[in-house]
Amino acid sequence: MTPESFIASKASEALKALFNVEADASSLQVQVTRKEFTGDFTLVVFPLLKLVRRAPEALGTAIGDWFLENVPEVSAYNCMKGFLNMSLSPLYWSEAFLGIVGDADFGTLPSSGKRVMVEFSSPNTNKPLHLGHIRNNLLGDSVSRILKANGHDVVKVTLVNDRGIHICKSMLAWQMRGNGQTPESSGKKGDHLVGDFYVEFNNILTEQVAELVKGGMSPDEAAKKAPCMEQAHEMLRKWEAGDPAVRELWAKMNGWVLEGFDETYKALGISFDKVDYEHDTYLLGKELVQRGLEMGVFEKEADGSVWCDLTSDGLDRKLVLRGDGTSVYITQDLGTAERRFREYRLDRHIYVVGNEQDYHFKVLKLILSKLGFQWADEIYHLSYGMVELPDGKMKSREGTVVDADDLLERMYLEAKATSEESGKLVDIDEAQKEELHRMIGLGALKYFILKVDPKKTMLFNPHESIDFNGNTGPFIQYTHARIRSIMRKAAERGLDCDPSSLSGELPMNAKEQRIVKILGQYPSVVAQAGGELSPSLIANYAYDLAKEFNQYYHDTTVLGETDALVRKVRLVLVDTVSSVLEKASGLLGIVLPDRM
RNA sequence: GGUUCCGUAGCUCAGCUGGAUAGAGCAACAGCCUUCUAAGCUGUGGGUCUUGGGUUCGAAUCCCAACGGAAUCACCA
Repeated sequence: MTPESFIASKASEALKALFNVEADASSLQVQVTRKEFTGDFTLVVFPLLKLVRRAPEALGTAIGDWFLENVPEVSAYNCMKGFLNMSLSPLYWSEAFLGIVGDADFGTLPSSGKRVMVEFSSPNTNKPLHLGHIRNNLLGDSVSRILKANGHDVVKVTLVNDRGIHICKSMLAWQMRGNGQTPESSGKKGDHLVGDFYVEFNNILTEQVAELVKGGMSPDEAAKKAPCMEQAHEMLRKWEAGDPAVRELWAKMNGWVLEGFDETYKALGISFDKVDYEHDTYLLGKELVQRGLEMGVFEKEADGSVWCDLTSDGLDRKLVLRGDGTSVYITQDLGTAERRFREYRLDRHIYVVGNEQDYHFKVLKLILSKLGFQWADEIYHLSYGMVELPDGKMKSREGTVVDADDLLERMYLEAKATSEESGKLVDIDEAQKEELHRMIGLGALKYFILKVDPKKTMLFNPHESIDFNGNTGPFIQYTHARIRSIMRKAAERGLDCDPSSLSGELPMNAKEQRIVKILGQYPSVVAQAGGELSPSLIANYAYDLAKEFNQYYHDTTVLGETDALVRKVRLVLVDTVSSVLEKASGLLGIVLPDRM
């Protein structure tokens, strides 16, 4: 039970005893007392004035007196205006602290028995990953970790978009101008090599269009009639027909890209439990279209195309099958969702996809529920905002993208420079240093992305965003490294920091109680983050805790403290802070080094 | 035009189901390393929470409208 709900339930008892008024504990407002007032938790008495006709101050005082008499955990109170600030006793904080220390699973909920699938990343195999994908990957990964901490059985899945006209474009350009280049021969990472030919295709297209326009054709028509466009469509038809030569080229180039992606995923510290490929799933959903027609949910036009009329729900008419019988994007999404819910017996399915697809997912859910699937309501689109650059949106065709691999490398180099400047870490070898610098660079990037509310558009300034001071991942990593350093020294000196012998009221000052209070909030932060699917709550919590610790650390002696019990309590507290920092950072996928 | 989302310090962002004098970081300025890591700590300056109404004891938060920005409304994925 949180202290807030404890006080609320006691306050409910107080109202009953004092005024014979029934007030449900959950309806009472208890909050953490603001820093500038004395007290730990505050009962807001304004809402009670309707139930008990008294002046706010008088009512607060009456309740406060009742607490002093009947609730031993409350040691003092003061009432300002309509705010009843209560201080909890040292014994209460001691017990709360030992409860946290003794709980190895602190902040992890027991199994819910629910299975949740999280789909994220879902890249196209025609170009390398960029900053937008990074936000997607980090969100999906972190949300999966948070759901796991909330006791759910989580299945991380990605759907690789490995077929379609965009894939054919890079294949065609490679055939035309590739001269047989491979990742090995060119020294390029596979995804970058293929991405270069995707860009090259657009160059070819631009040239051919210019040629046609010169010949008197309108630009719009030229864009459609350009030979390379027709060749690309021809290639797609051959692919669908299973043409061996096209399939072979496709398999080869996709292999290059996927190898490149694996490297990037590894560098990001991200993995999947299951990988779906679009070439396996793109035909799914056609049976559902048939079923929908029989149910009268869909209607067939004269040309054979099939539509779902959503106008009565305030949306448009939506195509679900083309006139030639081939499927569109939503067709396979319908089929994939149906298959996943059936095969995995999912309780919930979360799609981490950018907000440009809000409409698509609204339609998807609506059609599924029209098809009679109960679970349609359990589909949740975790919609996140775009990442913008100072000069506007990222556009892959114009080359104004922040490449994921480049960015990771820059973060690493920056961390290395900062680290070397600080002049610490002279005693460890180069390989360990490199690992550490990657850890810090990655921590900075992950924190920077995840601290922002997912639904908001965020701005990334390549020159200013790489920061290791202040509200950043490295600040949290640094705080942890400091604590590990203290604990190492304590061990060297043979100081006692075994919590198991502690009990009863411990010597803790106000700042230490404050830290315990913050530690105690961790489980509810995890629960809330799980409910809202928002890693930013965790990130900001971890920062607050680290900040609080640094302030405490600044004017407190731990190792040099002469009173053995006080020193031991401090050591245990400090150690506990680092373990909660580790848990919280773990939910963000941020690794905390022992030294830096 | 319809729908959805966003608008908080010069900049990047917090601000939980309405609560006390709206918070951090960056940037600027002034201090603090012989003692457990200065990637830190302390202090100063910086705000009509886009605007206007409404709801009530009380609004950055909820409702309506306006303005500004973004996304989307494809036989693309």
